[in-house]
Amino acid sequence: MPELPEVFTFQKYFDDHALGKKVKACHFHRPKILKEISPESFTAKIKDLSFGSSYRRGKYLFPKLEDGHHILIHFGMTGYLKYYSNPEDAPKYERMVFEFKDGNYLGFEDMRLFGQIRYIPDLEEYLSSIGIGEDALLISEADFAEQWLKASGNIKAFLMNQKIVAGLGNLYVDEICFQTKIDPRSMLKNIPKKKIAEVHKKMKTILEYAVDILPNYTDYPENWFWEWRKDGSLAPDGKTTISKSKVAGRTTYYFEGWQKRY
DNA sequence: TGTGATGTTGAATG
DNA sequence: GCATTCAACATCAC
Repeated sequence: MPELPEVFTFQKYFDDHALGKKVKACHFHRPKILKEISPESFTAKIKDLSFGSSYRRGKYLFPKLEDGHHILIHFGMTGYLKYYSNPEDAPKYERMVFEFKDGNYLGFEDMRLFGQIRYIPDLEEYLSSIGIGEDALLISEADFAEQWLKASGNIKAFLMNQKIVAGLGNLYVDEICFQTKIDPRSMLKNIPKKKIAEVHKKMKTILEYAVDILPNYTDYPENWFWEWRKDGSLAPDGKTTISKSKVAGRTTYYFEGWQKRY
């Protein structure tokens, strides 16, 4: 689930429920999701501190502690946050939980355990160590074009690469290719330069729209990927049947022919 | 019951 | 050296 719009929503949820609250304890039901530090050390570092703000880059969420250090919450494939007051309301696949001084809890649920939590002493250093690119919602057209012109390979791999643009995942990349009518297998070097601005614009439009309406799943527009991205569906021309194959290592849906292959 | 899944990393392959 | 593919991670839904 978590691509940029979902993590954007998690950030709002985190801010609404956790900012200003003092941490009483952290409980790790599955310590595996905590990287490079023991649960005891992690807890000792943030105990009695409160969260002052949070920062998001792509799919990475960095709550900031009042002492200036950060933690990282990455949601993997199935990560989710849940705030509750009664321990009985803990989600089924909760892997760790912040217990606040005021008696409330913020649980991190992650069925498949691909998510991760880290202690980040220096945010800038961490960001550069993983080489993460600019946020997909914020990147300028000029910067996007610069990345495009120095990259190689196909457009799907390009848009999926978090070091180039941070935040897009498999579904949103398919949606961008669909809306720009570009076959995801198209090699960047063959796509006309004038398409760069269009891809950048569509990327932003799609993400901004998703961010706006995500809390209301029922409001999703009909033509979005959850409508067309499935076996047997037809392109807007009513004739082209959907194709499914692996592109850049991920299951990819596209309308061969209707989406132009450069 | 076998298959595949919205992510990331690193190794293997070409 | 580069791009691409694959396996691994752990679990569950279909």
